[in-house]
Amino acid sequence: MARPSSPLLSREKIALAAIAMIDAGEELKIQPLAKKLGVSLSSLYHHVDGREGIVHAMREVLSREYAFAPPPEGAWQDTLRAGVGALWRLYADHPRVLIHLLGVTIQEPQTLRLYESLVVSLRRAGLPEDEILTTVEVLDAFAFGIAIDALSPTEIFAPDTPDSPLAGLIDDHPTGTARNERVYRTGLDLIITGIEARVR
Amino acid sequence: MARPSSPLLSREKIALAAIAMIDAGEELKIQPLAKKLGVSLSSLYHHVDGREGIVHAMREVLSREYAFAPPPEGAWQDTLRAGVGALWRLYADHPRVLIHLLGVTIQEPQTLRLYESLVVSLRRAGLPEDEILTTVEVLDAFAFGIAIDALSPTEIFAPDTPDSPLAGLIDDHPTGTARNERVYRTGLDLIITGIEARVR
DNA sequence: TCGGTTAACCGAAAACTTTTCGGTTAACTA
DNA sequence: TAGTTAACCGAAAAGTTTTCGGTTAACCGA
Repeated sequence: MARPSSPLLSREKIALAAIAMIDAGEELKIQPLAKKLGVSLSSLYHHVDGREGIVHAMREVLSREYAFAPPPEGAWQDTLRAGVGALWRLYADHPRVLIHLLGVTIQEPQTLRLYESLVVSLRRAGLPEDEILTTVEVLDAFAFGIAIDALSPTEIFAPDTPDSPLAGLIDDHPTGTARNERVYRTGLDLIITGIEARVR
Repeated sequence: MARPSSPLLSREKIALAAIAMIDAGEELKIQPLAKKLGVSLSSLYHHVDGREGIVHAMREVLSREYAFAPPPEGAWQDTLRAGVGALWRLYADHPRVLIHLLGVTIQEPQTLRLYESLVVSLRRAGLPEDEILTTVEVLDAFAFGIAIDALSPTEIFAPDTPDSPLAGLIDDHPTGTARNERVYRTGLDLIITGIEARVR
């Protein structure tokens, strides 16, 4: 095939296919990616700069997809929850992709707006100026950690003795998404309570 | 060279070299790893089962290296801090290695002991039984998230406008290890405060 | 509208990695 | 002490990514 009347590929199509591939737990490999897109593998190189370029494209797509709309005014706890929640959704929906994106400076305007809304909430809460950014990072790392936690196998703990303090607790502990959501909510509640105590 | 009088390699030597390599920010590649160990690359295959095997070896080495000695009795806050701290040290010392180890069930006895000590601390704190395991996972995800956060570039936020709420805060914010330690301590304090409020 | 340039595709070759295999010699063991 | 196993090597094989030359359609300026 020569040049088609309308392009078969685009940065975005490639990124979406790559994200789907990684979300499905597969490795990011160019050959299968091309196959899934129904093109020859060398065609990909006309749109993205190799593997590395695909990672950049994924970041672009995700930061656009998870643009944050700050909520109407309300208690600082509620706007904080909304902001952290948006972050967590992004992280939790694509934890495997996230791992490819580590160590990259945040400069997408949409994402910056999100962090700024956290700053505003914490300032309204009355947190001292020199603790605000650190607390934002706590919330970010927390959301990130919980999302990665979702990659854990169903059996996180495999106690070696039946009388382990862990053994009894595991039985009526939820698993999968339910467990993950619960850990998220519990943790966020603890942190917000901590902040409330701090500003009191 | 034929078989040497005393072996040049061992699982542990290979794992340590691999950990050093990954900690240094390089990719885990067999050829350079063999070179660093001063052997031919095919020799590695006599000790570990390929790349995958090297990952297993790294996990063995790390779980041995970070064995946890529970502290003498004290306030639950102190034993909790000790436990989470041990976890965080492991994570924070080798965040890049950790990424290779994701999604693996914890079954090393040393590591299980650590989680059990967290359970004991929280039970002593008076936390309801059905919240203990979730809270352990909150603490674990938090420590993990902060450690991964250490991989962020020095410039985490690159605000696009000078009047961004982030701009002013960034100037007197620490960077590198200092920043990471501070985020860890701040976050742990918030969570512990949250737990104290919960059990009150 | 015509001609030159660029864009999008393909197949095949090149480059790079990991893994396997056959061969050599030392250490271990019965 | 003879047979088997272990540890090494070089080279070939297998698997992936990247580049390159060729073909044709779309785009754009005169």
